Amino acid sequence: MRRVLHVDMDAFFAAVEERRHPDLKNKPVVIGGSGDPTRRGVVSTANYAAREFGIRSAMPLMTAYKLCPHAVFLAVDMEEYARVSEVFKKVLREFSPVMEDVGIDEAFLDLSGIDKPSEQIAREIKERIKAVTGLSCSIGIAANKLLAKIASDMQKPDGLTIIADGDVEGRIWPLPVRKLWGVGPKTEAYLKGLPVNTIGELASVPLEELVGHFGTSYGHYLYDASRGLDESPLVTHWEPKSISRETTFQKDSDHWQTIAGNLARLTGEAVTELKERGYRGKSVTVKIRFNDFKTQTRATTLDDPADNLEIIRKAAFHCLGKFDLKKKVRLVGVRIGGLIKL
DNA sequence: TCTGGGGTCCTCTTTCTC
DNA sequence: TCTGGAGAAAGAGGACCC
Repeated sequence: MRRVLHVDMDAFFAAVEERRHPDLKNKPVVIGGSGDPTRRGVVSTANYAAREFGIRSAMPLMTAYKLCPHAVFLAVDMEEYARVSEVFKKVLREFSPVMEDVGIDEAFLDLSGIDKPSEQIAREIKERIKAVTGLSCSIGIAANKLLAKIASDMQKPDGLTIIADGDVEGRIWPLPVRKLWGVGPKTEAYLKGLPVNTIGELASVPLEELVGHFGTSYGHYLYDASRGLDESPLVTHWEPKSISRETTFQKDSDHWQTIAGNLARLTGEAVTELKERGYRGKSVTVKIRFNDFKTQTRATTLDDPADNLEIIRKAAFHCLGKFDLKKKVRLVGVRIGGLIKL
C-alpha cells in the first residue's frame, strides 16, 4: 500500500521575511515584484494578516496597495527563499530518500517503506522543520500524490490531514472542483456550465462525456482524479526542458530600440544560465505581449544545438522580425528550448 | 483600470519528407 | 512530373502550476 506525504510551507515568502524581521510580526506583509506597489508587479505571497484585507497571490501590487495602503511591501528575495527551501528539504530527506521537489515551498515524500504511523511521522517532520527553520508547514498524507496535496490544503496553516482509504466520498467529493490539481479557472468555469461544481458531481459524469468535452488525455485524468485515483510516481530527478527570461516594461512601448535592447539583454542572461548549467539549446522562441494583453510567440529551430551567444541572439532577432509590431508592447521574453546536456 | 516570471504539458495547425 | 496521403517535426497558442 502506497503512502505519500505532501508538505506545503505556510505563506512561505512572508514567513521567511517575518523570521528575518521580527518587527513585521502581526503586521500585514505583502511580498511581490520590486517591493514598490506603485510599479508593475503582482503579489507572490501575502501573510495571513494581509489576507484579511482581501489580498491574494497573483493580484496586482497596485490593487493590493489600494486594499491595504499601510501594509509592508517587500521585494522578492529568491536567493534567501531558495536557501531556506534547501534547509527544509534536507530535513525531509532525513525521513525518506524518495522526495519530489514541487517548486520552492512544497515537496512530496514517499513513506511506503516506513513503518511508523502516519500521524507520528508528520508530527516529527513538523517539529524538525520548525526547529531548523523556525517556520510552520501544513502536511497531508494519503495513498497518492493527488490526495496528499488536497489534504495538505485542508487545514492551513500549521495543519495535519490524513486521508484514509474510503475517505474520498465523504471528504473529497464535497470539495469544489477547483481543489483538484490541474483544474484552473478556465476548466472550473466550463464545468460550472455543465453544471458541475463539486468533485463528487464531476465523479458522476460518465467517462465518454468527459472525453467528449475535454479530449482523451484530460478527460481520463478528470475521470480518475474525481475518484481520488492517481498512480503517478514521485519524480526524484528531472532535466530542464527550457530556460527563459522575460520582462514587463514599466510603460508599454512601441519604440523598436527599447524592445530590441531588452531582447538582447534577456537573451544574454538566458545564454549565461544555459552555459552555467551545461546545456545547449535547439530552439529559440521570442514572446511578445501587447498592451491589450494578447500574447504571440515566434520560434525558430537552430541548425545545431548551441550555447553560443551570437548564434542564439541572431535567432532571437530573426524571430523578432516576424512580429507585426503595430501595437504597443508590454512584455518581451525569450526562451531557449530543446535542451541537451553537454 | 489592472493583470510577474519561470516553468511544463497538451492540442491544433502548418510544414516537411517520403 | 504531378498529385495525394501518411506521419513526423515544427510552430503557435493556451491552460495550468508555484
